[in-house]
Parts: sequence; C-alpha cells; structure tokens
Amino acid sequence: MLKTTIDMDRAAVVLKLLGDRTRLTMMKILENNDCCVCEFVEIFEASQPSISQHIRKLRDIGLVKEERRGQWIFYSINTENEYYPFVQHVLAQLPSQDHKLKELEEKGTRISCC
Amino acid sequence: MLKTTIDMDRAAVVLKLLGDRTRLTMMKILENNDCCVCEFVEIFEASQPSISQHIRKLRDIGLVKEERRGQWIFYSINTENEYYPFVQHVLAQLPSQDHKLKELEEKGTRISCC
DNA sequence: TGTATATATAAGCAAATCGTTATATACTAA
DNA sequence: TTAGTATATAACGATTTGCTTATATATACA
Repeated sequence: MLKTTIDMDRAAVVLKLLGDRTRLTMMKILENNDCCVCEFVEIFEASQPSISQHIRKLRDIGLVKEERRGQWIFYSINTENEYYPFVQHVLAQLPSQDHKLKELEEKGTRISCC
Repeated sequence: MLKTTIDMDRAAVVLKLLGDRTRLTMMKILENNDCCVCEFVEIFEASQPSISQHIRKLRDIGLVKEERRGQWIFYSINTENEYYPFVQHVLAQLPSQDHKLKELEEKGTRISCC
C-alpha cells in the first residue's frame, strides 16, 4: 500500500492557511469551480488587493494554480500538489459553497469576465 | 440521515487552532492518550507557560477537557464537543505521534507524574 | 504549618497577519 | 498608441499571535 502521509509540520502550515474564513471558502468553491479574482471580490465583498493576497498565499504553497485566459486569470485547485489529498479530506467535511457563485449569476452582478 | 455539518466560520476557527505545530501534535497525541502538562513540556521541549497557553486555546473552544488527578491535571479530547467529528476527520489524516510518548518512557526522563 | 511540585495566569515584547491605499503590470479594444 | 479592465505587488498600520519572565493558585507531603 502506498499511503503518503503528510508530516505534522507541513500539515500545520496547510491548516493554518485553511484557518481563515476567506481562504477556506475560496478553496471550497474552487473544489467544484474555476474562478477568477473578480468573482471572489464580489462574493466576499472584499477589496481586490485583499483577495489577491489571499490567493497568493494559497498559490505560494501550491494549493491552487493559475491560468490566464485573455484579460483574466482563472484559479483552480492544484490536484498535483503533495498536500492535495489532505486538503481534499478537510474540504469534504464542509458544506458546499456553490450557492455563492449561483447568487452572483442570479443577481446579474457578475462583472463582464465570468 | 442526521448529518451535522460544521459551518464555514466555525470550521475556519478550528482549523486556525489546529494550524500550529504544537497544538496539532498535542491533539494527535490526545487522540489516543490522556496527557498532563508536564508531558507536553518534555515532548515539545517548551516552557510550561507556553504549553499551558496552547492548551488554554484548545480548552477555550472545548476541543479538550481537563480532569484533576491529585497534583496533576490531565487533558483529553472532549468527544462531546460539536467540532469533534470534524477534528477527528482531520486528525485521521495525520501520522500517529504516539512514539513521542513512548520515547519519554524509554528515556526515563518522564517526571514523577506520568 | 512550611516547602516543593504542577499548573494557570498576567504583563510585556517581537514577529506574523490582514487589511488598507497607492502603484505597477498585462492584456483588450478603440 | 491610448484608454480601460483585471490583477499583482509594495508600503504601511492595526491587530493578533506566541513566546518570555514573573507571579498566583492548588495540591502533596514532611
């Protein structure tokens, strides 16, 4: 059986990153969707730099990856990441946050991009 | 099916608490053992106040409970806590830390208490 | 009672965190 | 090329965190 366990130090680092309302919800949304920054800005009613800085932390340890599509940069879960299985287990315990994206669509407040 | 899901805000609070090397390892050890403060002091080679303060945070949101036995206070996981199922899932992904207790026994450096 | 041990708590400090505003960069379209 | 949009980054400040040292409290035991 090849079971790779995450070591405690790395696990603590990952959990600390997930231990923030905004980042945790971001990750849960990204579980099922690709998103660009502007969507998160709307969902969290936060400033663009604040959102970018949260994403940067997730990206710095490889939890998410980016893909430019024209003017926009879409983020998604990096399933290749060594921590992915661990993160997946944690996220699986949380209630879906997909309704937050749906609300944007319905309100029509979604910016041009998405 | 009665499935109680933890809400995102509370989950983030719990994960933030677990997102510290010392507290995460403490919780993993407590998964299978009751421990008193002096054991943690030895295991983490930390000061007694530092350990007490970490425990206090875990106790404040009810993740652990205490039980005085004479001179000592033993801590254990509070399985009655609303977050317990969530925490259990997280801890289950981590490698056992029981060897840390065993090392204390073998080294004989364990203080009188334990 | 007095002393030792185990633990908790308070106060203070350095570092980390998370927001802000200002600015830089990259792409699109006129 | 110029203007507009999306995003990243830098600089700064307030708050939080996690240690330290000092002290208080509770129990055990002589």
